[in-house]
Amino acid sequence: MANIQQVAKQAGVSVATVSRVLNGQDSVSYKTKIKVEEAIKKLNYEPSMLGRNLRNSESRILLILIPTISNPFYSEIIKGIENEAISQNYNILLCETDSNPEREDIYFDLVRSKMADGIISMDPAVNLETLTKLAEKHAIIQCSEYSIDSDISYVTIDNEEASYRAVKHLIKTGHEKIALINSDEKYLYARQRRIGYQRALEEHDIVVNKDFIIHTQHLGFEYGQQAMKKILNLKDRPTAVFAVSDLLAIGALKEVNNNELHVPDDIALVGFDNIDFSNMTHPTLTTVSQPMYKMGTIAAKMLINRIKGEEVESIILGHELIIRGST
Amino acid sequence: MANIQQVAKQAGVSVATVSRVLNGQDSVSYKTKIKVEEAIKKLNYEPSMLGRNLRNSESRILLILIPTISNPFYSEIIKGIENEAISQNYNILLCETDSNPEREDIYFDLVRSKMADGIISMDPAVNLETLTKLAEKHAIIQCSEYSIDSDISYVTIDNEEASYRAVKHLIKTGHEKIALINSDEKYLYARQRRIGYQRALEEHDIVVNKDFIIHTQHLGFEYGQQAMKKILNLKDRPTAVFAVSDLLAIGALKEVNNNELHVPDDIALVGFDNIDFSNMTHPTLTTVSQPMYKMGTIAAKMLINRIKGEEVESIILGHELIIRGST
DNA sequence: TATAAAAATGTAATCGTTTTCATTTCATAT
DNA sequence: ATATGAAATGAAAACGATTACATTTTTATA
Repeated sequence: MANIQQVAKQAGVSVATVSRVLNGQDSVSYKTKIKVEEAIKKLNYEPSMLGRNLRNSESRILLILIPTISNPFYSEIIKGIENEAISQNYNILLCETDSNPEREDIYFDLVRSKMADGIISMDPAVNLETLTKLAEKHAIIQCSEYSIDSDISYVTIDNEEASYRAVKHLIKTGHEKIALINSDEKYLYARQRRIGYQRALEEHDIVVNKDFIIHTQHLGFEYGQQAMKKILNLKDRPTAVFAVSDLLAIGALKEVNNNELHVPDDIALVGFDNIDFSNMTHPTLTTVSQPMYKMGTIAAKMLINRIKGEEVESIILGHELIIRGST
Repeated sequence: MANIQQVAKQAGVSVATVSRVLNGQDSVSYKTKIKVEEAIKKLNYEPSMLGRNLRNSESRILLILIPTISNPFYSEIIKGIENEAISQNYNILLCETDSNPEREDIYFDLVRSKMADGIISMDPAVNLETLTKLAEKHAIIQCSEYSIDSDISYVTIDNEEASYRAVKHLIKTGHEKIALINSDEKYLYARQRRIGYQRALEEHDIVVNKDFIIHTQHLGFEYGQQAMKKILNLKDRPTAVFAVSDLLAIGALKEVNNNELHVPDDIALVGFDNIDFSNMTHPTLTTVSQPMYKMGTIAAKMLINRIKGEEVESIILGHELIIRGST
């Protein structure tokens, strides 16, 4: 593979001039520019990113930290990130942590060792202490899940309000016994959504029944199914269920169907995220729509600005309740 | 950020020695090794991948080319790739082409410019000519979708046989009027699956009805739904449908449900891939299971061996028909 | 035509590693 | 004590680009 020296030689100019042509600098005369371009073509030259990156002390790679790629919620955000990244000449390194701290460390090393220029963290299970320390020296943005304590900028939605509205919708449609399938409350979003749930109930003088709140270890069909199993076994069976993720809701729906019960007549169901699949279930799922793609593009924009050294403000995006067949 | 020079100075040795310690070479005496390690700790030194990569002329990055991240089929393969990659100290650059040739070109440049050490291509819509030419100088593996003409190694399943078995299963359960929802036959896998479909029918002396074969532009719920709409409108309505992707099948199922028809009584349905969702529909989906995760790990292994300069053999993995509620 | 200013180009240092080859240090045998 | 070979270390040249600064060439002006 040819290098810049050989191109310079072929064109009869210095490497500096070749570099200038490569980077579109205008202090090169038209004649030499042509000469250089011909040499490039003739030698089939492609500038090495390795050399360029070392010299420029950048990798033009953004590291995306997600718990799992299996949740379509993240896929959609990633799409947004990737499109924005590409348009600004960055690429994305996909990193699934599986909520495994060891993995996390490997990935953090990538930014420490300059293999990546910055991080978009979407992992609720991220080690905040490490992340915060890392953020002192490196560009980091939190997307969707964030932490109040650390002052790392984030883009997210108002989880409490979204949850509040979802539950209020259930109340308005006549339900009083409303269960909550929540994930582990060590995650901020889970706490916020639980608070929204309680606020809606309390506002309508409905007593919050501890037994109606089920926690799952992870997000995933199986967990939703298990949670619904527990709910159906309750003595005083709820007539509606709000799940904090479409994956959980879909698993729950499956369990209802398995028991020959009917959604929404026997049990109404609301999910969260509005993943594509939530519109394919039978019945279709009422859910809270997050602007996932937009969240991705904004996170990428924020990160790239951060990399450039700018200060960036956190952003809270809007959400929308999508009412469908399950309520 | 400290560099190797400063570490050397701090430890009172040469940079060569520091490098040796860094790379675990055994020609360093215990005493100096300790000295160096202390200096590293004290200066909080982290070796720069940029310098290392330039010197070693490698990036330790694998480029993954997928049409879209939205299809869980790919997510599962990616998991396999990533785990294998990590275990061999590689990272993965995720590249969605959206079947857009312009995008593709950007990504190909990444390997030309040494930003990536090799490519795992899963995009059926990839430009084969470019890919083949690229493969002369770079490590490339095809995963799932491949081409017979080019001699780029691949890992895949026997699509024709899998399709044959799926259709045979429908025939055995009493169906004769079997429709096929296929994707664009410009893709090899689509042609192979159509051939398997035909072989099964012909083997049972069932005439292949052209009207029963519907082609979709892409894989996605909407396309499956549309296809099923067409099928339901046929004069001589089929009693069974085989869709070449679970996404299509799930969309098709939705359409059946929308028309107050019943699966499998009115229409039996078979999908392909065995994505997680396929077990969450109502009824659950009979489908062909591909060993996606394994396919990913194998593709990664093959690519890394290829990068090391070895010749690698193509591999055809097994598949399995999962019989569930929809048939 | 001489001169100053502007434009184009070149030289060489630099980014941070790894590694070859040369040199020094150390241990062992005589 | 000395010669010898092995083990440990160091000096310096890569890898392939960018860029500050110096130099040359061109253009404009009097």
